[in-house]
Parts: sequence; C-alpha cells; structure tokens
Amino acid sequence: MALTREQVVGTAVSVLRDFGLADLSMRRLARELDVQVGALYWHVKNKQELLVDVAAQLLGDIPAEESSGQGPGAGRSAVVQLATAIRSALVPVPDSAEVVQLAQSMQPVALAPLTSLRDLLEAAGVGPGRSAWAQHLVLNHILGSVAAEQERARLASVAANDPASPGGPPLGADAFAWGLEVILDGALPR
Amino acid sequence: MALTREQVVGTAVSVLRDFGLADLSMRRLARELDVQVGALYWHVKNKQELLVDVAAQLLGDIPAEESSGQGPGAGRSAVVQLATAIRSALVPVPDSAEVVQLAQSMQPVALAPLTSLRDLLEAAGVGPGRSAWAQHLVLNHILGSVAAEQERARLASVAANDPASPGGPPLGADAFAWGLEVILDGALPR
DNA sequence: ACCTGAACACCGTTCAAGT
DNA sequence: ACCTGAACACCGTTCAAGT
Repeated sequence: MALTREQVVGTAVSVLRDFGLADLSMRRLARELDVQVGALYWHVKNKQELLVDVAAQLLGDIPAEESSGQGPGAGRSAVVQLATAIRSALVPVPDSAEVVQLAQSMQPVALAPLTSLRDLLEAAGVGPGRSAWAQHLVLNHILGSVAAEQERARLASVAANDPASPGGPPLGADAFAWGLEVILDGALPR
Repeated sequence: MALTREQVVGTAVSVLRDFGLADLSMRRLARELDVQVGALYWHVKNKQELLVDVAAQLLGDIPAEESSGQGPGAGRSAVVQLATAIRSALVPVPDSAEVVQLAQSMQPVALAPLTSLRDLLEAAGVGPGRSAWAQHLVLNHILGSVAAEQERARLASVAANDPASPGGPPLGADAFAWGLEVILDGALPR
C-alpha cells in the first residue's frame, strides 16, 4: 500500500514525542517508515513544511472556542482556559515549543488555536489595535514556559544523581499560571 | 601567532551578525580563521559552549546596574531601561534570541544582564518568591519579540517585491514597550 | 502516481600524528 | 602547547530511472 502524507506526519509526531527534535531527521523518518529518503519528498515539500504539519497536529486536539457563559470575567477565564490547554498539549512533547514557534512564524494563520486565542483576548476587552500584540505576549509566555520546563526536565534526566542541583528554582504549572494572571491583569480592563 | 579563544568567539559573533545561525558552522568558522576544523576544538569544548560565549558577548556591552535615583517608580523605570537595552542589543543580530535562550538554559547564571534583571525586578517590588518567575516572564517577552521581529525582517527580505504582504500587522519597538508595561502593571504593586 | 538508488554538498566531533 | 589530516557517522535535498 502507498505511503500517505498523514503517515509521514504521524510518524514524525511520534518520533518527536519519543526522542525529540534532534532525532527527527528525514533519514530517521524514512527508516521508521521502511522507505528511502527520497520517497518522503513526494509527500512533503521539505522538512519545514513537515514541521508545520507536526505543529498543527500537536495543537489539533484542543477545543476550538469554548463559549464560557456571560458575566464579568467570563472572557478572561476563556483565555485562561485556552492558554492552559495549549500549554498542557505541548508540555509532554519534547521541543514542541520550538516546533510551534517555527510553524507560527512560517504560517501565521495555519494554527487555529492560536488565532482563536487572539479572538478570545479581543472579546475579553483588550483594545482592538492591541489584540495581535496581546496574542504574541501570551503565546511567548506559553512557549517560553514550556521550553524552560522541558529544558529543566532534560537537565534533570541527564544529571540524574548529580548532587549539585542546577541552580534555578523549579518553574512549572504554578509559574505559568502566575505569569498568565500578571499578563491579563495588565492587559484587560480591571 | 597562535589562535586564541577570543578570536574564535569574536569571529563566531561576526559570522552570526553577518550571515545568521544557519551559516555559523564549525567548518565555516575554521575557514574564516584559516585553520583546520580540529583546531577549534583545542580552544572550545564544543559548539554549544561556543554559543554560550557568543551570547555573553552579545550582552556584554550592556551597563550592569544603572542606579536610577529614588522615588516612586524608580525601580520600575530601571527595569524598563535594562529590558529595552537588552532588546536593542539583540535586535540587530540575526537569531540572537535563539542563541541567548540556549545559553540561558545551559548556564543560568552566565549572563550577567539577565540576573541583574531579576535583581531589579525584586527591588521594584515584585514578591521575593516571584522574582525568578518575573525574570522569566520579562525575558520570554524580550526574546519572543526579538525573534518575531527578526523573522518578519527575514520574510520581508525574501519576499522583496511580492505584492501579497504576509498577513500579520507590524510588531516592533512599540509592541515591545506595550507588552513590557502590561507585564509590569500586572507584576508590580500599583 | 509513487518510489528507489545514488549522488551532491554539507554537518559536529574525535584523534593519531606532527611541530 | 597547538595544529593538521583524515576519518566516522551523520545531515537535507535533488533527480534520473524504474514500476
């Protein structure tokens, strides 16, 4: 049976999930699919385009809008919910922040949850001229937090039984939540 | 005359500045220095360690502390000043955000201006338990803004005379300043 | 339409051997 | 102490040729 683009993307996602971006090479992918490298280039233009699809799949399971009722603070809590969902989807996948950042810069509208984030921010009361800025502010916080947490995990697994702990205090879900509140406190009408 | 580590780092910085991270290979560096690749490894443990030094040099010219008087808002404006200085140092150097992020994750205390940023935030009134979180929040904003702006510049220079402008509204110094104010509004006592 | 085989032009890192 | 020469084990991408 013929190879499909979905198989290529799916295998790329699972290599990323299990081994990280450093191991996600076109040649490794071809080996995993029992195929020659050149075959991949019939289904995919190049590695960058493949990574855009990988990012889309990582964010694909996130509910699109989530209308969260009315009343004061409803818009704000919808933003918190979506941002937290994005973070949760990325945290378990190594180097996912890097992949999403690359995809976002190459195809600014290809990732639905990220444009949905901008809409929710606008609905929550950030000025219309500021919604793209606010979107980037929140997104940089998400991706930065995820990258930092994964880096910490990577160092911990390398250090293992190293008695000298690597300096920094633990960042995590609580640091992320705090930063998100700070941003929304400053960006939304109080 | 013998090659020095300073020469290696300095040449790496100038290749980064002129051609970007994709062109900053150990082999390219060796060619630029009229030397065999292996020679570099006598002066530098590996490429990652070299990039940490590159990041340090990029941030090296930034004034360390800048005591900005007393009175209300003095601490806050010192934070704004330092964050803006860091942004200004990185914006003209392609891929500098990536390099600094890598260096920061490998050697959390090696980059003086970044720890100085944390101290200023603490002095400006962010809770002592929150200063590391606030440092990361501001740093993610700086690096994310710089990366976005450089990516925009890269696309613009590739597109050149492409009539279809690439979607996103312009981000820049004003978007950065807005985001910084938002963060400080939320993080500092009002 | 879909894939193989093979090439092109690269990488980072190591290390015996030279001076 | 400092560097060369050469190798090892990789990369992404292209493309004639096969089926």
